[in-house]
Amino acid sequence: MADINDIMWPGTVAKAKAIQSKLAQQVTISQYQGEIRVIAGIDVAFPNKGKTTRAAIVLLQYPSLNVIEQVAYESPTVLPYIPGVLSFREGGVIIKAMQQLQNAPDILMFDGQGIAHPMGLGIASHIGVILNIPTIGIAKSCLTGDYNEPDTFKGAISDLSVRGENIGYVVRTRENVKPLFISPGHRITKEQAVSLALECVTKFRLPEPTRLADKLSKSR
DNA sequence: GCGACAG
DNA sequence: ATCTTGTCGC
Repeated sequence: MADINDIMWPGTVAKAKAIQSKLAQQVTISQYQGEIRVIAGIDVAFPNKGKTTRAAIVLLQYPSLNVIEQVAYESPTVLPYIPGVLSFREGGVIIKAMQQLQNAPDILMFDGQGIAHPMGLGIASHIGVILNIPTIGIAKSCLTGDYNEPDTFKGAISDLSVRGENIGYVVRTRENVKPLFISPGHRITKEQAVSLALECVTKFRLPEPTRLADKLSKSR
């Protein structure tokens, strides 16, 4: 079983990858069951020249998208950005922020990858397995995988594949803006991940949960 | 060896 | 991602 310790930096990239491969086996990609009442948007900022790590979580009612709660938690930065092991840099504060919530979200939406990751464990999957909660990865750029640029109209979509297997989608959420790379994190399908993300898009490129969390993480 | 590389 | 002010455009 995964536990909180699996988000702590083990010291080396090699050890981090060992933890990722272990947790990746616990990732479940299946149909999400039941109603969705509350969605959480999560993002992390690094103010004070990167010396501080601040996680922000915004809870929105679904499908109204009304904000019902917001929390921010910060502590000293523990690790620099290293492609592939991002979750060890941001995961700790995210877990702490999650513990501050008064309401329990049904699904978590992350600013980063789900299973569209070299080890199959982007930050959305990593946190999803540790907390055993459904998660979706919504990245602003590609980390790994092959795809064709989707058409320029809003709603245009194309497959994101790894070694020939479709593991997520490249989605245009607004006309003529860079597409988003959406993949399931845990306990949800890639189709549901995209549908839910699109249903949370209003007039901006990012879905409301992630957009508001990004804004909160950078606010002062 | 070379290029790519979430935030 | 962060450091930064005003500014062009829908």
